[in-house]
Amino acid sequence: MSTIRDVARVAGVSIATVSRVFNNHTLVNPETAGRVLEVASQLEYWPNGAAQSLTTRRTHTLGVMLPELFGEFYSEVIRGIDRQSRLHEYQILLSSSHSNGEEVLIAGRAMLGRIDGLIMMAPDEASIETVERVRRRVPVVLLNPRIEVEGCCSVAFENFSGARAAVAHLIGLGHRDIAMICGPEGNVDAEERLRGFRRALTDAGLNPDEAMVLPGDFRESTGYEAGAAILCRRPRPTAVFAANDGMAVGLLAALRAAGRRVPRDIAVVGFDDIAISAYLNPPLTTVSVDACGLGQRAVDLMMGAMEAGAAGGSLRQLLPALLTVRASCGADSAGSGFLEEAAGGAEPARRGRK
Amino acid sequence: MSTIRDVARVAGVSIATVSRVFNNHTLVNPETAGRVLEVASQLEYWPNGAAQSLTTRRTHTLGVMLPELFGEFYSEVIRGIDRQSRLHEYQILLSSSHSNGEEVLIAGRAMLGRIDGLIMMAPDEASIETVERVRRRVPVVLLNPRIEVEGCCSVAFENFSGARAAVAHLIGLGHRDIAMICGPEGNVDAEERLRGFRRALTDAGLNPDEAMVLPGDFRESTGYEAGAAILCRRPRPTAVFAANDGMAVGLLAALRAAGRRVPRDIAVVGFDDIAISAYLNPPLTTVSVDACGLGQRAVDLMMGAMEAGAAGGSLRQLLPALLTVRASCGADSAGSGFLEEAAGGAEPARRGRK
DNA sequence: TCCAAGTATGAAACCGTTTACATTGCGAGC
DNA sequence: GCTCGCAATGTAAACGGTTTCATACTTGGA
Repeated sequence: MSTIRDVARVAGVSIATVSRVFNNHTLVNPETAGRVLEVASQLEYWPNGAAQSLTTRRTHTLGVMLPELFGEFYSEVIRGIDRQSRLHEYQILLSSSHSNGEEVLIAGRAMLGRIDGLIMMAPDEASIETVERVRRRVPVVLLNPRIEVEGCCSVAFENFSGARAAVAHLIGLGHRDIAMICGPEGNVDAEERLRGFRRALTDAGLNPDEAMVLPGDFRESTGYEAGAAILCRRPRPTAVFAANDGMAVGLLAALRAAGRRVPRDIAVVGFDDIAISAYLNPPLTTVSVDACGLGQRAVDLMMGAMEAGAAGGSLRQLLPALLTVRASCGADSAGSGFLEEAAGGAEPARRGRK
Repeated sequence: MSTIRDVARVAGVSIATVSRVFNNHTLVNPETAGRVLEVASQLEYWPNGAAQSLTTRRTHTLGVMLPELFGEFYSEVIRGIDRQSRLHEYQILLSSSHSNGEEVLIAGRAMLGRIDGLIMMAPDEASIETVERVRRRVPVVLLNPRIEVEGCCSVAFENFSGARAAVAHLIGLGHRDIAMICGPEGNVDAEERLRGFRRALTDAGLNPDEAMVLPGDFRESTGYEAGAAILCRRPRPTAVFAANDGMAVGLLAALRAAGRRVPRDIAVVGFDDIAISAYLNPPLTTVSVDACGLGQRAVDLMMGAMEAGAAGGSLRQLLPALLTVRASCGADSAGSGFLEEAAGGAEPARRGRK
């Protein structure tokens, strides 16, 4: 593996000149530059990243910490981050699936000195210490933060208002007994969606019944289980709001297995609008969020924060979470559960994907 | 930001001692070690990663290059890699969505010197140059490689035999006119699955009809479009093999929209067995692959290769792709399309997820 | 009493870059 | 013919660690 010294020796110049050639400094004779490049390619020389980071104090790398990697939502967030950082010629150092604050701290330490900034989704309190620690060295951008941290930018979805709109929609359709399948405990998104659910009920003068709030963990299987539980509840709910689409899929399967028709017997609304939602039977009414866009926006904020240096303010951005009405809530269908618009031959309505 | 020198000065020792304390060398007086750690935590000292990499020539980082990040399959692969590398205390440097060989090369260069090994899914020929180049410096593990590269380990799914088994199953059920929806051009997985499809037909003495091979790109929308096309084909196919589950979902929606029943009118088989497949209506017969396991296995191979150093052989591993029969192919259902086993109250059969 | 072996620590070289500063050579202006 | 300024390049000091080798101090056995 050849170093800058090898190139310098063979090309008959000093290492400073080689460095200048590779960094596009103008004050080098074109002829010399040509020779250096020639030798470099011959020797397959490529600057050592670690050495560069050491002197320049820039790594051209962004740290990304997510609580979990399971499911389409997170993968879309990463996709957005990846795409946008490539644009700015940044690499991404990924770390996820931390079950507790201790692990987050360790992961954070391991990243220190290898990243120019950290994009972090920290749905639980335990991660705050890590955020504070990292923040003293490099800018941090938070995704859907539970608590805003002084000096950190953040991007979040309007989880609360999205959920509230979804449930309000159900109420508008005449539903009064509405159940909810929650996300994992301690997850901010999940909590905000639950809060939106409750608020929509009280807004309408209804009394939130805790027996109507079922546990879940964002996976299909818990949606399925909740479906069985819902059918035993008295009064039996006429509508269900699932905290994400994955659980809605499980729920639909459970209802079908029990011979119930959606939306005729029970209306269903999900959250996230993952790719398949439009293709379900019936097509799922859900709250659309642009997970990929969340990632992109985070990178943009990061670029701004890095530019600003320590003076970087704490910009807060909110991304919309908009209700997308399809058939599963009963609003645009007579209750057959069949794809109305598609019957005409067109593709089902779906949100635009960038 | 404090350095090793700051700690040494405050603790009244040399930098060598501080380094020894942090690297758990035994030959340091416990009392001294305690003082050093005390000072270090006070000063919030943490070793600089770049400097460490420079001297030790180890980065404790694995590069991961994927062609794409879209869809559950890739996200599961990353999840597997992430989990297993955490186990070995490695970080992962992620890069994806390269549209051509040039971009792959650039990404590869950017990683050089920052990684101890590279896990790469290189579905097209253009990436081979990058593989060769990187391989001269650090071990490379290939995922589902098109061509085996001398000196590289690889892990792959039995795409070919999985597809062949799926189609053979359809033939066994009496289907003769079977269509296939392909994956993106240039994608090895897609090509292997197509090859398996053709082989199953010829195995059964059937003549593969090119008009039955429809284009697709692994996304739901192309499955939907293919559905419309299939209904116009003469002879009309009685079964369809989709190269992945996402397209199968789109196909199911298209068939439903056209009033066809699955599996009674048309049987459908997918590939991948993503989380929702068991919960579809009807539950999707598909070929199960453990994408997460693929990632894990790749990391294990990498650890072996790094251990072995330059002497590392070229281990080849094949992971099974097994047919999981559910209702959509008509084999375990009278054709109602309803969830048989779940009607009894149990959760639908699904592959085990680790 | 002396030496060998061991333990704890320090000094300094090195890893591969970037960059501030020094040096050289040369043409222009006086 | 000098000096000045500039272009092109070289020298050497960082950057923040690890590690080899040397050194000082104990300790124990002959």
